[in-house]
Amino acid sequence: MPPTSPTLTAERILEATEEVLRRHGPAKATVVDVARALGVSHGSVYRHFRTKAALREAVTKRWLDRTTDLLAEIAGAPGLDAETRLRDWLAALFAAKRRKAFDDPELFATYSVLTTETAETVVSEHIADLTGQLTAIVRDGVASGAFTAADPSVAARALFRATDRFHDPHYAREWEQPGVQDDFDALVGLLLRGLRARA
Amino acid sequence: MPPTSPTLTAERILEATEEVLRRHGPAKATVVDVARALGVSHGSVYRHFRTKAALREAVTKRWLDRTTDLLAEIAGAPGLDAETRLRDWLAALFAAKRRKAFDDPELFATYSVLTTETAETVVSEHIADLTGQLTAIVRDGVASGAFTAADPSVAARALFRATDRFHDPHYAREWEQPGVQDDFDALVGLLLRGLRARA
DNA sequence: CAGCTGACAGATATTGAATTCTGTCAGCTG
DNA sequence: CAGCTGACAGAATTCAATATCTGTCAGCTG
Repeated sequence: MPPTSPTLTAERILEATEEVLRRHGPAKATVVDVARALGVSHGSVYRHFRTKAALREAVTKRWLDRTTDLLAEIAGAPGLDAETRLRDWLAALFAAKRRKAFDDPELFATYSVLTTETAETVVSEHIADLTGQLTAIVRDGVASGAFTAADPSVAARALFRATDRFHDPHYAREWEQPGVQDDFDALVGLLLRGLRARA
Repeated sequence: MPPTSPTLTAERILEATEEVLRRHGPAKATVVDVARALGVSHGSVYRHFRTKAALREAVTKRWLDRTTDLLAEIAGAPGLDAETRLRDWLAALFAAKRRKAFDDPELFATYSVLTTETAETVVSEHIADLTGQLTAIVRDGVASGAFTAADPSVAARALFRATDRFHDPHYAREWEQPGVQDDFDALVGLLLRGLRARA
């Protein structure tokens, strides 16, 4: 049962934790389960993570960072005008969240729980990362004369807030309803109209 | 203890229910409590409301309608241009929710629970009412040449969605943080810019 | 006889005793 | 001696027995 043991590393613990969470769900996943999956005693897990909460936080961060990295590519895409990048970025964020929620509802529910329990540190950093990417796009747009915005970072926050419904897990159950894509397109259209510089 | 009994009416039951909910909270408020507060047997309550869920739904509707009525006055205010009414309306919605959340946190939490449990019927009607008011304002703006919008009702939905963060109870805990008013103003500014007709 | 009561069956919630889990640490092992 | 183990205390969770609540209805009352 216990798999081969090529030295116990934080990374291997995180992988095992993700697997245990997927199997048992957030309510029943225990540190002992994680240790068992790795073929070690649970004391060893505590050598790498001071508390169970810290372990869950690290796993959550990993998960959120995967989305951040994906979007960073779009934010920094070369040769595209700011408006296209902004549209693509917002669409990619929505698509990524929707895909996660649809493809593996159990795991998505698990991470929804994790993000509410770790709210303060990890999630707000994640949001800061994302609005940072948005700020870069808006700033480019202002520089190229495509957008008007007194303060790009303020505009970026406003964009992120305005689209909450399309990326906050709290609204996930609405993402499968018929008209969502139209609602999303209408909102993005309105926001871009507000951002565009006047002729 | 039992108060004077001037015939048992649905309205009196709703008042008593609200009081019981305020006292005991949503988890512990029972139909028997409501009956006791009215000095009747709980069987009598079931004469007016088929189930406990129906009673809670009716109380929730009452609560939501109070906000709807308040905003209807602004939506229909005579002699004000559409942009001012739209600004006022959105500000009034945010202010009303924030006031409720701040003045009586327990009751607000109670109704937050009620709205999630009765989600489908009552709440979606409430949202339909509100976006209906928004649609009327946008339509007026289009008619007067102040706004551009292919379909006012689509624009109204987008406006309502975009401002979710400032009226959905789910975000209530963020309404007391320092920068919220600025965030709100920035978002409304961006949305109005998007709505305004070009010169 | 319209409106109310209160006893009742089944569903739901509460309680506390027993189990399981978290986090520590003295000592084992390679 | 760095890294791991496993027994342990206190915290948290489960589970089953017990109590309370919901919804009904036959019959009482004004």
